[in-house]
Formats: sequence, structure tokens, C-alpha cells
Amino acid sequence: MPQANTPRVRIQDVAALSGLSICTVSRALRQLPNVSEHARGRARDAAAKLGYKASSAASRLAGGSTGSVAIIAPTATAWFFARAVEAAEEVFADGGYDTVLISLRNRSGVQPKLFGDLAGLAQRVDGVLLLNIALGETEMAALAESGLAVASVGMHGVPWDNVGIDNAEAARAAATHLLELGHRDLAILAGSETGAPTVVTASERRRGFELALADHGLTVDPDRVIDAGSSIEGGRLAMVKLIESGRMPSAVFAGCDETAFGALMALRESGLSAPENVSIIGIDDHQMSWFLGLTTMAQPVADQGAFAATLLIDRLHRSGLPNPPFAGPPSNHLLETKLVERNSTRGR
Amino acid sequence: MPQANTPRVRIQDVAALSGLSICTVSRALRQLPNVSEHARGRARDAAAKLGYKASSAASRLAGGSTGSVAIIAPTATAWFFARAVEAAEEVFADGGYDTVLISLRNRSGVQPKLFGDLAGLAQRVDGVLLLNIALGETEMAALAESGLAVASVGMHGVPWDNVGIDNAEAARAAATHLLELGHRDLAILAGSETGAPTVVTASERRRGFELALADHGLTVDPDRVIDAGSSIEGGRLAMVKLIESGRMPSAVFAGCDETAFGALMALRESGLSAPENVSIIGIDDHQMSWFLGLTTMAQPVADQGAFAATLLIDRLHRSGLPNPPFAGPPSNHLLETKLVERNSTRGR
DNA sequence: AGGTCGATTGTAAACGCTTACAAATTTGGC
DNA sequence: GCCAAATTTGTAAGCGTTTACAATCGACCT
Repeated sequence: MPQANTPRVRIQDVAALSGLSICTVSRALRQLPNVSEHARGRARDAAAKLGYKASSAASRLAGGSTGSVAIIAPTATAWFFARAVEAAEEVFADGGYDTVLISLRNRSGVQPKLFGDLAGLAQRVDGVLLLNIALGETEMAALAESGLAVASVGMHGVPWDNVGIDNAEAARAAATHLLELGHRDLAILAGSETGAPTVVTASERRRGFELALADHGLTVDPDRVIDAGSSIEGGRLAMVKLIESGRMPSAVFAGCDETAFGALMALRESGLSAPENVSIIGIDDHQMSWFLGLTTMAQPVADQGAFAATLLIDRLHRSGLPNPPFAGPPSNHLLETKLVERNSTRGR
Repeated sequence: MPQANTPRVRIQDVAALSGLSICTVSRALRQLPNVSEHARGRARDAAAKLGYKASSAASRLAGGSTGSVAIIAPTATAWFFARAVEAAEEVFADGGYDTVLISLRNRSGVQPKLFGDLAGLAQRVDGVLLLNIALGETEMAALAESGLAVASVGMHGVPWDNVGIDNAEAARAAATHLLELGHRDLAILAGSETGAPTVVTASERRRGFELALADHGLTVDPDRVIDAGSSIEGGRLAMVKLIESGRMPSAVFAGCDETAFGALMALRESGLSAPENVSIIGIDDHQMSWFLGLTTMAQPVADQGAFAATLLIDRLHRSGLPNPPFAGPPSNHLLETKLVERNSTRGR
């Protein structure tokens, strides 16, 4: 392989220029304690003048950090994940970290394989950001053993920093909006449950729906709970089922915007529409929701990704400290959701 | 930082178990020539038994490969890029490479900075996959100097492997579809030009449009060429302009599906619709196009990403060979586009 | 047989950094 | 001013590979 022709600037060059020893330069540049301000300044200046950046390979090999983190997502194409990934990548980049993208691509097999060789991953990255990953017991253990710093988005009851929204509350607010509009016959296009206790988005949203009904003295009719996954097609099929039942609900709460899109499509295919024949509300505020006039509970996706990334970096920075693991108990942050009224809902 | 508790399996362990020298094991495992089949077998067996995988850090430091590649994209959230990235990531993962995601996030500043320190990147990855990146002279030179293997999607006249579609041809086919439907007054919602000669998507599509008209003895009316960028909002604004001009064209060719979405939205806002008041065709076959019933020229996005990734890996594999750079002249592959008729177009 | 050449294998020196540990320097209490 | 303790700095030994280069081993010619 052809090599770059600029010979590498080594730490030794910085040491020479600054008149310090290699060791002192190394410590100074990594903000370690026990370095005089004077030395630190000289080292920094010399490094800057030479455009020095530590070789991540050498650094890693010698026991330092790799300067990169991995983002593990179920898929990279879905709207939610694409946005979260990009926001996190930006934070990582600004923090000087490379972002290794690992998409599970909804293919069975890649997650087990990945967690089966976590030690290998741990060797290449300093930490991982998990996006809505359903983890089994073994996997949690593997993660703990790997020595990786971890943070996540949209996960539940995990022993590391997490950022998410209050799914139950968001669903409750959505359903309440429908209720306050005067609707009484509500259906829910529910997401499917994962089984793993770390990701409870779907069940929480369903619970919020129930809560809202209960607030209004209503109970959930099992016939009005339709499994729709979280895809457009799933939403469409679910709505078709509702239409064909001949007993159209007055309003529909879709577990996420994509499901709502599918429902909207099914409606149109039957010559119906929202809000004329039925009110529809979703959760997400997907990029296209505005376009389709979908009323929805907006959740700050980019913020979730960025925030979680920040938390991970913080951990990483504190990882030099003595008290493991990474100083401080895990935190869980719930970001605000907000009702965005458009014209897929109306009073009755 | 807490460390994994399994002590690393080193090449030395493999050497000991197989009764070979470290050096021979290293060569055997990397498929280098001048190793007897017998030795190769022993090395492989021992490595398998021990679950040995070379440390990428050590490997890199010693002059080997990093085992990772970077994908550089203008953004990771747009439909096209998200899909291409995921498809490429899959290929890379299957090939044993880590994928480092670098999004330019449409922020001025990050591209110059990135190319200003390509040497740094070159140290962390073996190759880069460029997605529709508009490159200046200096940047091309920096890339050549970096020693990185390169491949790209949707680029033009570049000295490395590229995969794309024939933009002029796709546009021509789209416009031709409109013409064959009997439309004569055509407008184009054109993408904006980048200025850099490496990305010519917009201008090629515009040229294709002109070609189609010419085929039918028509010429392009400058008033019917509206700059719309490639965003939904841009498409909407462009269509508004057309509507407000009071002189509605008979059919509209949108430079990409997202532009078409915006146009559709503008129509709806004015109480108009396609194909009743005007026929609309796009290029892409965006995930939502089916939903919106948009007729469009479908392009294989995932295939482009995957194919380009494959080409990059091939180069990487051949990079051990003597004749630089990476054996063989650059190739350019144009993938097929296909008309997908839905109901945003009709005859007149 | 002796010598040569090619293929295979081994030895040992990088690669650029981190980090025990030792050395040098400063600080501060009397 | 002097000594112990605390702080700052330097020395040198790895980290796990790759790769010149040297060594070994047969095979093949003459």
C-alpha cells in the first residue's frame, strides 16, 4: 500500500521541541495530574506547532484509549435511528472521537455474534452507545465484563447512563388529546413487544394509553388493541383490519408516526380520510408528519442521541479516575415530548 | 478503566501451539505467499482453537492494516445516504471491517478540516468510501497523497472506482414518460449545482431533461426551470412559484423525490392535486413515494452503497500487490434505473 | 558430488505510545 | 538552613504486530 509521504510527527518530536521528556509530554497532553502548568503549556504549544496528534494505534497498544466509540443500532435507515446516529456522531466528532457504526440490520445472528466477541470490540473502541437494543442477560453480563463504557438511548433499567422519553406519559398525553376532543371509542395501533426487559417502548406506550382511558373512566376494549409493529406496512394492515371490522373507532392512537402513515394510507385506499372519518394521532414527529398533516407527540430525537453521546464522553473522560466503574452511579434522563397539533385530529 | 479479564490471545500463543515461528504464523494467517500449505494449515488450526484474532492496534502500528474503513457522507439522515450507508456497512462488516461514519452534516468547515488532516484519518482507516462528496482540487490531491484506498458513490470523473446511475438517462426517461403521456408544457424542479466537478447529479439530470425535450422537437423554456435544491421545502417553494405564476405547466419533473414531495404539498395547500391539475414525476423511489403514489424513476440505492463497498474491499485486498496504486485502473459502474408508474402522472 | 537458486522459515528490530519506577526538584515545617 | 515529604520529571520496559534480513532446506544443474 502506498504510504503518505509526510513522515509522522511523533511524540518524540514534540518532546524535542519543547525540551521535555517524552513521558512528560504524554502526560501533559492527556491532562494527567502531576504536571506543572509550565510544562503543560510548553507541551501544548509544541504539539500545536507541529500539528501533533497521538497515533491511536500506538496509544491503544500501550494501554491508552482508542479514541473511538461504537454506536450500535437496530438499523441505520429508520428515521429515528438515522437522526440519533447523526446527532451522536456530531458530538463524538467534536469530542475528538471516531464513530464506528454497527447496524444490527434486524438480522438475527449479528447481535449474538457481536456480543459473543465483545472483547474484540472492546479492543477497538473505548465505549459503546446503544440505541434501543434489546439485551439478554448474557449480553448484559458480557457488556459488564468487556470493560467498555456504555450509554444508551431509549433503554430501561440498565446500569449505565440512559436518555429517553417517558413513553407512558407521551402515550397518555396523546390519548388524552383524543379524549379531550370528545372521542370515546379509541383504538390503539400498538407496537410489538420485544421480550427483553431493556426495551419497553411498546408496552409503556400501551400502558400510557390505558392510563389515559382510565383517567376518563374508560377501559380498554381488547378488540381495539391491534398489533401493528412499528412499520408503515404494519400500520396499514392494522388499519385495514379496523376498517374491515365494520366497526370504525372514533379515533386512533398509533404507537409511532410510521404506523400512523400506514393507517392514513389504508384510509385513503378505502376512500376514507382523517380527520373526516376518524382522528389519528402518532408519536415521533417524523420528518414527513408535517407534510402529511399528522397530529403527533413530538419527541426530540437528535437531542436524545446528542445527550447520550455527551454522557458517554463524560464517562470516558472520568475513566482515568480511581473509583470504578467510571465514577458515579448511572443516570437516567427523560426528555420532554410535546403535542404538535396538525389536522389529522378534530373534535366530534 | 476496568479491563476485560480474559487475557489476550497473542500471536505468540498461536506460534507456540502450532510449533511455528511468530513470523510464519503472521504470514500464514494473512494469506501471504511463501508459506507452505502445511504450515498454513497448522497456523490456521491453532488460531481457530485459540480463538485468536490479531490486535488491530498492534497490527496497525507495525504497518499492517487497521481493519476499518470510513464512509464520508454529506449527511447521514437523508433517505439516500442512510440507505447507502447501511448497505455499505453490511458489506464492510461481512468483510471483517469496522465502519467509521463521518458525516459532513452540511456544515461548512467540517469538510475542509477533514481533508486538512487526511493523514490523520489515513492512520486510523485503510480506505474511504465517498458518497456524493463535492471535492476541490486540493482535496483530490490530499486524497491521492494520503495513501488511502478510495471508492465512491455518485461521483464523476474520479481516479478511483465509482458506482452510480446514469443521471442524464434517468432524467431523460422521466421526462420522456411525461412527453409520451402527451404533455408538452414541462417544468423542471432542478437541483442546485455544486460547482465541484466531482458531483454533477443536478446538472446531468437537467441535461437529460433537455435531451428528452429535444427528442420531441421541444426546447426548454427558461421560465420552466426552477431551482429547488433537493429538499422537501425547496420543492414546495418551487411549486408555489409555479402556481403563483398563474401559468401552470402541464407536467413537472422533480429532480428528486423529496423535491416532488414538496411540490405535492404545495399543490395540496392550494387545493390542487396531482395528477388532476398537473402530472408529477420524480427520481429516487423514496420510501415514502409509494405511500404518496408518486410516479418516479427508481434507483437502486442500497445496491450502489453495497457495490461501492465491495469494490473498495477488493482494492484493499489487492493492496498487498506490487504495482500501485492498488492494481488496475479505476472502474465506473452505472446501475439501472427503472420507471415506477404510480398515480401522480396521467395522460392529457 | 559440488554449487546455485528458489522456496520456506526464523531472528530481531522497529512501530509510537503508556506507565512503573527511579531520579531530581521543590515545598514546608522546625 | 536542614531534612522529610510531596511534587515534578526522566528512564526504560513493554504493548502485539509486521517485516527486513539472515538462515535453512531441498531441488536441480553441471
